[in-house]
Amino acid sequence: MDKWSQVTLNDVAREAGVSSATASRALNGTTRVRADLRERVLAAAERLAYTPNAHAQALARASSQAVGVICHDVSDPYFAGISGGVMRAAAEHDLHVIMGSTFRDPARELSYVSMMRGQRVRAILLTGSGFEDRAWQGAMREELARCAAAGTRIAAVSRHRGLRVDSVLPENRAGAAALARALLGLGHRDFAVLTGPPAITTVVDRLAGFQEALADAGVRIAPDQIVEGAFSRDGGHRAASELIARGLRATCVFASTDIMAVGALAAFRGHGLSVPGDVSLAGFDDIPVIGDLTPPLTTVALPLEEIGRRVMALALRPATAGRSRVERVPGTVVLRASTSAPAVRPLRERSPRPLTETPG
Amino acid sequence: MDKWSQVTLNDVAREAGVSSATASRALNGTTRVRADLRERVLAAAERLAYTPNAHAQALARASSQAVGVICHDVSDPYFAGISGGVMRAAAEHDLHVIMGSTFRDPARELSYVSMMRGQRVRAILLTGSGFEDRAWQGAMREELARCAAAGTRIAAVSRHRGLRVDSVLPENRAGAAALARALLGLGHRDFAVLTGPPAITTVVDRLAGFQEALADAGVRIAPDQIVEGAFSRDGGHRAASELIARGLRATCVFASTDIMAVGALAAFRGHGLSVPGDVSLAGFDDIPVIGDLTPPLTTVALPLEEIGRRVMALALRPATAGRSRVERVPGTVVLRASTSAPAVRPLRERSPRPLTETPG
DNA sequence: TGTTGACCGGAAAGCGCTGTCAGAAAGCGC
DNA sequence: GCGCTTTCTGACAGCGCTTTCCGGTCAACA
Repeated sequence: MDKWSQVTLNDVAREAGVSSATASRALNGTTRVRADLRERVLAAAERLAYTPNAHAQALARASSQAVGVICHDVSDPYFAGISGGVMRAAAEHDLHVIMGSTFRDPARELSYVSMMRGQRVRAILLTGSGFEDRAWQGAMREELARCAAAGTRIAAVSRHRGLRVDSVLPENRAGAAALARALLGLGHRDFAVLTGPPAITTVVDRLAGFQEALADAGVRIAPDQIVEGAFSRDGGHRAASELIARGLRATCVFASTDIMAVGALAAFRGHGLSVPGDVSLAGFDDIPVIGDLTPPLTTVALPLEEIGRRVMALALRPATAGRSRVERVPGTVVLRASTSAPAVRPLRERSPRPLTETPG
Repeated sequence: MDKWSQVTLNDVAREAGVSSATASRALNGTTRVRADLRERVLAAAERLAYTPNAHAQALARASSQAVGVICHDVSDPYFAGISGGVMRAAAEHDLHVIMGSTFRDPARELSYVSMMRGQRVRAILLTGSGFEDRAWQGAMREELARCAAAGTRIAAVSRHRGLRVDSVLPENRAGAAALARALLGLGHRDFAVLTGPPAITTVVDRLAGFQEALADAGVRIAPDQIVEGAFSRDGGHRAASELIARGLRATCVFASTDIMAVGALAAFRGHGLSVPGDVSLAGFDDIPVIGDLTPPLTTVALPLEEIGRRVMALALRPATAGRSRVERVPGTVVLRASTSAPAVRPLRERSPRPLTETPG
């Protein structure tokens, strides 16, 4: 009974007294069908509440109406923002999306791609960052080559080293650099960074951009002031606590992600440090709520929904031979109250080395 | 070239020197296959990077490995939380999910269901609230009946009036009531509520529960102190501003959603009102970050990820004849610093009617 | 050695749809 | 009314896979 209870095109055709071919044509409008027959078919379909079997259609047409979207974590606000754009774009193009959440497991990302290839999706959107892992990149490259051979488009958000895919590239490096310059401009010379998992390209880029801009100003971050943590509120909390445990000597802390910054803010508070009084704090992404914290967080704003929309647009554009297309999306430094000129009085925890700037 | 470049089961069979039937059996392990043949098939599949065409499989098996998930807004933290649980559960069961975001358009919800029926998904998860609209409910009921006839399971989060679906039911009413009692306990007698769109069952339930508990204590909310707004940060901001414009006479404001509460907090601040000094503020859901605001928001905590996991479990359990299954998920009142005893001095904006409680 | 049964592999029939192809019907000019 | 073109329609062959069904092999047993 399971398989027989579905209304098929044949049922509609019989009900309308035409062949299934005609019914198909009437429903899809691929060829002209005599008006009265079309009416009969449409009426029959309506009466029987016919819904075409998408699998049969996909099989016969050798293509589907689906796109695959792979992200690192659906419940992360960063992806939630991107997904919003992706879903809106999908709806506009009458596509349905198959969603995969890898929870930052590269192996799972790979298996999702192959699963989606099995689904013969029109396109696969890689909305997570790439992974800095040679072996993985190799495997992924093979997998994507198979997709390309099958005509499945690939588009990505973020840098995917060695993958040569069309992508929407948030300017993580430049954004972090701009942020660094803004913070230097506030008078800071002693920085700490809370980074994410080092295998993720976005993390690498943000850290690199930040350090480069500092280096240009002759400022270096002490290795022990760079702490690694998970991309989560609690990851940020732990990283900040670790930083404090190591001895916070910075006047300004950059968390590579807003969510981490939220955790860091809580940790600083918990340790009796005021932000920005004792230490300035900045994040990256400009996820919602971040501007409603006290103090509102300085960050680098990324137009998440637009990124989602654009990566979909990229995926829908036909493949070009040769070079892959790259659309850069700049980040905007948003200075809010969580950053200010460095405190005059050195922190207890900060080692008493001379401040080089004139205090604010 | 588009359609020919995919490796098919036949290719694998030929490569392995067996029939496609044997190849299928070897790959799926449905029947015993001589060990050496199975090896050859597996090796061939590996060599050719064979991925079965999911559409052909679904067609032949008359069932797919997909479940459909329909939510109101993917980028809303509430759904992001639920989706997290859903995606994890899906991964555990080797299912892939087709995601639909209705952006709170009932018509779109309907069309997603029918689309997913076309996809012959195993189950459809309705993770958004129901709509209080007779016509819509009728249409939805028909649609769901068709799903049931086709063996597609349906499971929902929240109340869906007149739909009789298995569901995970956050106790919105009881939770809001418990919150109300807690606030009464703090000494409040004058309340205001920022509600969401009145067509949404969750909104109705939260408001009803809140009002009931107040009524039990002989407290009534003045009609002009109930303001409707969109389910978003800005919706909350606007609603709170409107409330202030009308003349805020309450000592305590309940926003039916945490995100709205965030906006409300900002609005109060913007108007020079301190929370909880001038007015206490509470939300509902306990979305992330909410506890990291200043002050941390009082709310009713819902185990979002668990809700997601459970609705999936419900969807995977075979249908029972007769009554629909309902799993209630209690909300936990989390009192944080955004609520306190009412201020002694009456607000400028508050009309000077006598406070009935002893302050403090 | 003949017979029975267990076990396995291959041929083939679909699953529900689309698209080709050939033929029927209809329209047209003469 | 005839032959021609132009539309339309139905039969049918797949799409790639699963799953019966059937026949062949081989071990076991009489």
